[in-house]
Amino acid sequence: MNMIKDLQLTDVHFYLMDRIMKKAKSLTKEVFVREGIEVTVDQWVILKAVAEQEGSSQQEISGLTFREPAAITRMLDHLIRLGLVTKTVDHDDRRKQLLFLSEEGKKLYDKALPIVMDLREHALKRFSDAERESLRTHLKTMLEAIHDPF
Amino acid sequence: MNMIKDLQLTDVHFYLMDRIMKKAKSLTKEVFVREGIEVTVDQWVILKAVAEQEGSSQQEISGLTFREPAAITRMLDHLIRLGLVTKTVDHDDRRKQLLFLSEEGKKLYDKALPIVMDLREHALKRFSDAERESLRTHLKTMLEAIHDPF
DNA sequence: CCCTAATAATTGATATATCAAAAATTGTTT
DNA sequence: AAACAATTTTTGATATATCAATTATTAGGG
Repeated sequence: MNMIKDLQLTDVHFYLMDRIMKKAKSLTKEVFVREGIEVTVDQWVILKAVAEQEGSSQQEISGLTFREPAAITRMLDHLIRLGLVTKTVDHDDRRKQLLFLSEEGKKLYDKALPIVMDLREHALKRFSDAERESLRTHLKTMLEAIHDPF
Repeated sequence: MNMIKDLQLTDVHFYLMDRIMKKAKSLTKEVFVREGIEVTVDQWVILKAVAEQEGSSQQEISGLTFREPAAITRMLDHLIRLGLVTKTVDHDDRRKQLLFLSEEGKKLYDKALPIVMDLREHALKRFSDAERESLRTHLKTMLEAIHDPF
């Protein structure tokens, strides 16, 4: 007999994460505007992925950021139009497009990264190192469990 | 001196939550399709909020789900077109629109709720009750911290 | 009571998400 | 090498997100 309770919304883990992610996103956006960093938070995520692995294909960026290839194509359209990223056909496999930061992109990256790190720290400021690790472990466990067959 | 490390992506709490939320959403979508539940996950969230507080205004649903009023307006357009929700002008304040589930909406709710509860359980199946509570507490702490002035 | 404030919902512009189908380029197999 | 299969990216259709501006209604102060 399977008796699972329907919790109050505010006690559902997914609901709490949803709120945390939404607030993190809006706060980041706010700080970016204040600091004159002219990309959306989503664009920042792609830019950071490209920065961490320059020369990646779009598929690799897709895997790194958990966004669909189709979404990557369109976000890159924007980033390229903004002059932050460049795209070059891979000569070893001309189906692939290799991605690099432009000089502008590097400048923006260097400016935004410390701010993003401060924001992470802000969200975790009430946690000891042990608690951070414990939370991380729990999240990883949950991530694995949710990938199991349902 | 403020020395914060730039973590590996896979160790960033936000990144883990992002993955969990994306996977939860796609799994829910998959199960909804399999079970013949013909709403998107986002529509489900709104439907559930209406179900929990029938007679709410759109603003109340907005507050409950952390979505912009503008987003609520559009999602309700869909839900009404699908015949799952009804909207009535509040006679005490004709600016307001009060929301109710239709009969169809109630049927869908009753069908989907146990599935959603099973999915929650699936994600937490490796956790003891104490661990669930600990994770919940940590998430709530993080949510409070992130709301502090930055 | 009238005029202005505030509030509730909507709409328009833009950005992002999914899925499915197409296009371009390999690779594999006979 | 030709044909078919697989891979990479793009594009189209649809759903959702934000913000700013607009509309409709109510509330408050002279």
